Amino acid sequence: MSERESASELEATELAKRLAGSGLRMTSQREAVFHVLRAQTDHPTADEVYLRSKAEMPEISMATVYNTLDALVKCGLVKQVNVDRAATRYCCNMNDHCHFYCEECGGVHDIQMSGEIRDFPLRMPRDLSARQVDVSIRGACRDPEGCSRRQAISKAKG
Amino acid sequence: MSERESASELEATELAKRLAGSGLRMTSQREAVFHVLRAQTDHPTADEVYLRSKAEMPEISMATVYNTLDALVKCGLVKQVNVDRAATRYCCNMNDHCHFYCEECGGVHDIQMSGEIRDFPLRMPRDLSARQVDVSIRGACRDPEGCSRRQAISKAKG
DNA sequence: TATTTTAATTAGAATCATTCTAATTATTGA
DNA sequence: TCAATAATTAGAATGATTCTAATTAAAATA
Repeated sequence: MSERESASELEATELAKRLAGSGLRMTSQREAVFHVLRAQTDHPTADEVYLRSKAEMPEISMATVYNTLDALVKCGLVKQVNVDRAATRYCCNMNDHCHFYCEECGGVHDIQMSGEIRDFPLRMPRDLSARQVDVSIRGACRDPEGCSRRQAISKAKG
Repeated sequence: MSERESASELEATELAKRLAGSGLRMTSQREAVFHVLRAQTDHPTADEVYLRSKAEMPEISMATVYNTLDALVKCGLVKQVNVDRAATRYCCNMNDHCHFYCEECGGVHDIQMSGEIRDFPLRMPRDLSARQVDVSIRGACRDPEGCSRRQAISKAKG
């Protein structure tokens, strides 16, 4: 083994540390799910995460995917992205950013903010205290037909 | 009948106009649902709207409540508010505002903005065009126990 | 190391919000 | 009034998520 850790070793070490910080254990299932989320930044649904994780680990169950996603959210490695009435999506970009939902192609994309969301002038009543502010944008690609971001809407289940 | 219309007559007239504008008909069910939404600004779920509408109109069905809520959204009289994984909530305050979700009491409250949301500095890619920007805030009441905004979480179905 | 405790995983059932379906009723327009 | 269209209804179907009970794995302790 070389002196330097590989990217996935770093990833696993970081994951184990974060899980421990929330009193949670490191497991191979959690590593697989986290790896799936890091591999593609397309904000997959729980079901998509399940299908992709099965490729790495065929015995993994849907219940474990949900448990793991909750665990990752709990220890601050993943954010939930809620779009309308559709299935919750998951994002592992923890930088300050917001989400764009394309009503034509169904994709969810990260949008950078050039200011701090905290600076937006809100009239907060004194008896409420904010923990988190989310900005979500809905719209469309300029060329929905030829959209490179288009999501495969229907996927065969395995 | 007096020369001036009552508040509910105005409401019904306005509703009929808006529905017509989207090619939809005015019906007594739609009036009842709209009235329910106007009566309390607590962002009820579809199920809560159903229960309250039944008080005015016992034969109304859940399917009609959903259809009507969709119709009201379509003609711009009502907004959907999505909070986490929970049931969609409905809001008939169409002024520019955002939503505060209290993680302790479960309530959703309107927050005024003192600036235009459009002015928030976002780095929008050229191939995406925004139709709507939503800001949602999560947090807690300063006094969750004695919170006057607390939602009745569990309600008996009738 | 063996034992005990605790946490995580699993398959599948259950739940809940929402949508769909097919039959019926109401409304509009000719 | 009649035909065409839209809305309503009850209930079934769907889809995402959560729960349950049994099993397995990991950590803590003896």
